[in-house]
Amino acid sequence: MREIPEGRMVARIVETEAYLHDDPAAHSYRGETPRNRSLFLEGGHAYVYVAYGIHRMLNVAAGAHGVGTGVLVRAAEPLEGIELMQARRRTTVPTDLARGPGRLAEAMEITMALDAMDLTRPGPLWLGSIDRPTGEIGISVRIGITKAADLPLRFYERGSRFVSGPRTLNG
DNA sequence: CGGCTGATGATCT
DNA sequence: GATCATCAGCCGG
Repeated sequence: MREIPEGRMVARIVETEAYLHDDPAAHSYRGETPRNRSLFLEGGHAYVYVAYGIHRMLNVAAGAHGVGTGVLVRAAEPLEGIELMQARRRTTVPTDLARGPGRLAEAMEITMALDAMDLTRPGPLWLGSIDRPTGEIGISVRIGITKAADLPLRFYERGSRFVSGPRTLNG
């Protein structure tokens, strides 16, 4: 759920990746720094960072305070406030709105101001639940990394057209 | 659909 | 100076 002055956006998460505390691919692997600080917060807090100088990535810290582990939110199915997402993404193609972490962040206006925010309570950005059945969950290796690239830590809803990645990974 | 490449900036070496 | 949890645009099949 995302609240901005212009209105409310709701999207259903359909793809995530886990980054573990002892995971060479995780930003927390070499210890806490100013950038990855919020990844070490209590589970449920946001970790937002800039990738490739352009895209913001939304993560949710997932461990106890002091443990650097979290979940990257990679894709979501737009449900409400779709016209707000279309305006931010400058396209009306449904699968181009939040399919991929950079697109998702742009569509829902995820800014660095949201870093370290508690997502378990209603606010500008938070995690709610939706009265809708969850599909079958597929598992694959993570996308776009070179370290620990063989671990099965990506999770997605099978059959959803809002999931990113090559089709061969989404069977 | 798959493959390639430039953009662009924070972070680390 | 290199790396990088990405994407848009362009090309060929």
